[in-house]
Amino acid sequence: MKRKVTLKQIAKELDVSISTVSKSLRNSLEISEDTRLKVQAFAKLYNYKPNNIALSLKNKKTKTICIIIPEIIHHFFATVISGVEQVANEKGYNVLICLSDESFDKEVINMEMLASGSIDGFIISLSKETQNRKDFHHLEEVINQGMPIVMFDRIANDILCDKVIIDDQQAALNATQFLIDKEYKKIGLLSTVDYVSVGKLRTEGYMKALANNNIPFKSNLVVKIEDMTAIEAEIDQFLVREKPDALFAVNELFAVTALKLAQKKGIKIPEELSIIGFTDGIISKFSSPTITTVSQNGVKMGAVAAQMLIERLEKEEEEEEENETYRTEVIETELIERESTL
Amino acid sequence: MKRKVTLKQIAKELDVSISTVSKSLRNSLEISEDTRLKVQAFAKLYNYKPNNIALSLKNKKTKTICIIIPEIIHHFFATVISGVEQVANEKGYNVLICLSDESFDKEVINMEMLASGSIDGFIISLSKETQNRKDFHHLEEVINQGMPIVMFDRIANDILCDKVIIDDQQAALNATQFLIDKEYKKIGLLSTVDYVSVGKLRTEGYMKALANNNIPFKSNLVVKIEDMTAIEAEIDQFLVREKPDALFAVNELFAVTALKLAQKKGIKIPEELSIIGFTDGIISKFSSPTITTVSQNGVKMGAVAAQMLIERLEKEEEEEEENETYRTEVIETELIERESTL
DNA sequence: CTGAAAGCGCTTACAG
DNA sequence: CTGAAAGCGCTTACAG
Repeated sequence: MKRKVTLKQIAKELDVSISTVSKSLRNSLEISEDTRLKVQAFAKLYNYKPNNIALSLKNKKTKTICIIIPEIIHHFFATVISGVEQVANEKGYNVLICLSDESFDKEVINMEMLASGSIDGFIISLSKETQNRKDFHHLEEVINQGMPIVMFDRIANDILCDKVIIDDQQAALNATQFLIDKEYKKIGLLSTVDYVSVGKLRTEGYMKALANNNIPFKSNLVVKIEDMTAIEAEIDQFLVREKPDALFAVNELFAVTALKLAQKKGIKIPEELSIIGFTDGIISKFSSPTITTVSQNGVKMGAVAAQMLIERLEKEEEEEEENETYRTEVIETELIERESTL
Repeated sequence: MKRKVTLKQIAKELDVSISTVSKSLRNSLEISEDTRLKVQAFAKLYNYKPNNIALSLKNKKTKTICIIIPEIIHHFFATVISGVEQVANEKGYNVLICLSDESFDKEVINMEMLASGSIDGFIISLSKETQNRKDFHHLEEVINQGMPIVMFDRIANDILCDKVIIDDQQAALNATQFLIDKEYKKIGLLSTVDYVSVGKLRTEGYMKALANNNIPFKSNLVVKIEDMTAIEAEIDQFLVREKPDALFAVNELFAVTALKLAQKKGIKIPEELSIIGFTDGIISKFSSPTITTVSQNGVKMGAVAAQMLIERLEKEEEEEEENETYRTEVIETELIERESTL
């Protein structure tokens, strides 16, 4: 079992100094062509690859970025990762993916662990628990330490850093307006509890759309689901109690759950109940009927986030400027009409 | 903007040597309690965290493992990642996730990049292209270099390393037998091209089930789909041409596609056509009707793979034994009955 | 043209 | 009890 070969070994074999080997391999003109070629041939033969860890220590950068997401099961986050990967790989960066599992503690542990030299910067979407506690000290620490962060989707407004979001409120407003235009009278909202930033914004969009059309807001038409295990029960009761003729759900899981429960009751979709979801995921595409949805364009979000992070990373090198200005990019959304609406 | 504090800085501030600081922080008994506490207090104040990169260089290990998957959109791979994450985090390892995008080149580049010191070991499921070319030199190189690899799901038999698989053939046999027991006469198979190892094995299981029951195998009842963009067209033609009364699909995408195309033609499911898929993903759970499927237990596969890798990593330290023996773990599957079969 | 030395941040065997 | 030195694998300014 041959171990990894190092500069030192090559130097010894060839009876030259480590410096000479290093320079030869980097094609330095300082070294005579003769030695250079000899070293290069030898290195190739032994399949020499510089040790990344040593390089990182030397250069003070790792060419690795980390994306922290709440969970991987949501198709949306998978698409964001794709976007990040594409851009990062193109620019020669590795991508480390961490799951916070919606847990504040796991988020903190992961960040602290990696902030200690392993990576150059973070892309993160906050866990529910973090949004609930509003405790962002781990983010602040990392930023103070000089490591850039880009937040996406589930962000914290108060933290100064680059951000990539969609206009959640506007998107929800548009979806709701779409239903209003179809003259539905009882438009229900399936949302999350308010501490999830995007849930809150989407709820606001829904309310704004109603207000714009002088439709009185009725709180009994809104379900705020906290406990994921109780989704079915809550939505089921809601359907029975309110008999809505249209529904706007803030994610695709809620949308499809409502769809299936309604079908079970013999409610025809979209004839008797129209449904719009959020997130253009695999569920919306493959349910029967397919679900009309607000597309979040996760790939683009990821790509833009990676772009912003890497730009900042590479800029830092040149000018260590103190007047940091942060940008917030808003990615456009679109309503994809499918079979669950008329 | 305070930069990361190092041992050197602490040593200077406190006017002691770097060694003393290092030992104090590691609670060495060599150091007087007095100095120890002083150093520790100071380190805490300045929020000192040892630099992981330096530690890695010193220790020759990174406490990071990498999982390479063909793509992240398939729910199955997402579940495997969850399993890996859980076990790895528990044991103090970071997980790096790389996407090969089903491309041989990306797989090679990713591996070479990371094999150079960034990580301690790999968990990998091969890209289609790699399986097609049967070129595994990158895997062999990494293994020769002394870095352990665990392969899962899409494996290469000839490569000597630990493996985690399901019994694809048996699982397919069971699923087919299930349909035979229901006395279906024209059981179709939706499979991939043969170079995808799991596709081939599942096809063999299907054939074996037929043989076991003395049912003649008819090649026109089998569709081998290569081009993902032509899925719909191929399945559509097949349904029209063969009018099967039952279908076994080797993944959930094929299953749901068949289901939707059949519905469009007014074929009732499961009354006129029963469908069984493979992979207990989100699609099978949320389609209407929900799809009966072979569950692959991705979380377990990931957990076992991580377990095997870390075990080997930690064993290596103790005994540098040469008589390597590799294990292949077979994870059990089960048939989850849902609405798409009677 | 070549090489010795310093340095990235850490640990640890060894001397005192 | 404390610290100087060597070393992990590399790069590069500097001497020769």
